[in-house]
Amino acid sequence: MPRISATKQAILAAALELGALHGISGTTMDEVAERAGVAKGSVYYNFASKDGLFGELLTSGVSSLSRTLREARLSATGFASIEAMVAGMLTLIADNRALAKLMAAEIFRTDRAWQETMVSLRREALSEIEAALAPLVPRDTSESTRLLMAGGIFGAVLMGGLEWLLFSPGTPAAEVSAALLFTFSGKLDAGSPSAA
Amino acid sequence: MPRISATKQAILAAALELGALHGISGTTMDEVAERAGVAKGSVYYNFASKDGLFGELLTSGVSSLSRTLREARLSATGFASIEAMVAGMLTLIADNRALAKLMAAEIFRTDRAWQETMVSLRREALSEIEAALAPLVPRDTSESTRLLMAGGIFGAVLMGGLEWLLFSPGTPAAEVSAALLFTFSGKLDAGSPSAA
DNA sequence: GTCTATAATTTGATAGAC
DNA sequence: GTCTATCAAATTATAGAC
Repeated sequence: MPRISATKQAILAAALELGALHGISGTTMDEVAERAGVAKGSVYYNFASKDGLFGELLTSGVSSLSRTLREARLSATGFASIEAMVAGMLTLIADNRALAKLMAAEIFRTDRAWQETMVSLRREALSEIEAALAPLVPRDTSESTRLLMAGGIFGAVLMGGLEWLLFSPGTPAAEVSAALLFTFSGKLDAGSPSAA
Repeated sequence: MPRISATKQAILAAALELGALHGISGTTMDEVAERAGVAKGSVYYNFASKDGLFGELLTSGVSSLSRTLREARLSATGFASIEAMVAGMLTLIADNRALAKLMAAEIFRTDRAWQETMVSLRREALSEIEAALAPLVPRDTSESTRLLMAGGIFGAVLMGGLEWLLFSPGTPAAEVSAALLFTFSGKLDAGSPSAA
């Protein structure tokens, strides 16, 4: 594994923050260079193109998401593994909110150079959730339906997590996790708990 | 209410489709004009700027989302009103997938000229879900927690809906709705249904 | 490896004829 | 109201010195 140079790391970090702020198309290579504290020539020395830079950023981000989900899934069984995945994802989002914002904005884009890589990596991440779901849903549920459910859970945590960080960052992580899990607990559909 | 001219409508439609495809920053006014079948001068005759064009598109889109959610909420009580909102949102997404994609990509952007309008309109939409949630959660649940839950439900339907349209468009809408609602039904957390 | 300077294009926006 | 022509600025990418 070749070590990533300090320059390359600074460029990636700058691109991530700016991309989260303005989107990929809205971020310029001049800005990236300036924020990274290097000249633009150095950016192009390290990355072949703007697409190459952001492609690397996003694919490595989705990979780390998959790893997190996989570890969480294997750490428990049954519904507890869903709980672990929600908590793991929220931690990841909180620790790297720029990446979360960037991913939320770009995950459904289908016109990038690295589109196919992203589609397959996203599928990989959703498959982790789907695998945890498989023993919890009726046996005749099709794989595509389970993937739909997985997409829903993923979307819930991502949007809930961003809502949290952007609009009520004071809330403790555990409370956010509990709130999201509450919606999956079925207690919403159990009469009127507020009267209890 | 002034009627919207055919030209203006064509421009809005073109901007919506291109924006869904390439994002707002990735869409050029030249492309918009070409796709709308008018000259660029006509685009600027109808809209003061690119920001004005997309701002109008997004704010009207979020408004119609709020309306749909409100109607769905009032059409039922208890958990059934959540079910109605999920179904209503999915219909909206299916009928206007370009708008759904555009919204998913831009809803967390915080650097636009119309940022404040969007934030308040989004809050309005989430408040509809939050209102339906209020009688279903423990009485001591704070408003910000309920909004977090609302964000989660919103995210689940949006991402699940896009997953549906992009990757398994053959699935009937009712099945998608049922799959997403299943995750909120608590049946995930009820032992191992696959063994039943 | 990093920098400065610059080429080649693209892009938002405007002017003014019709 | 719509078009053509055009400007001024921005933007991706490269060349070549150090």
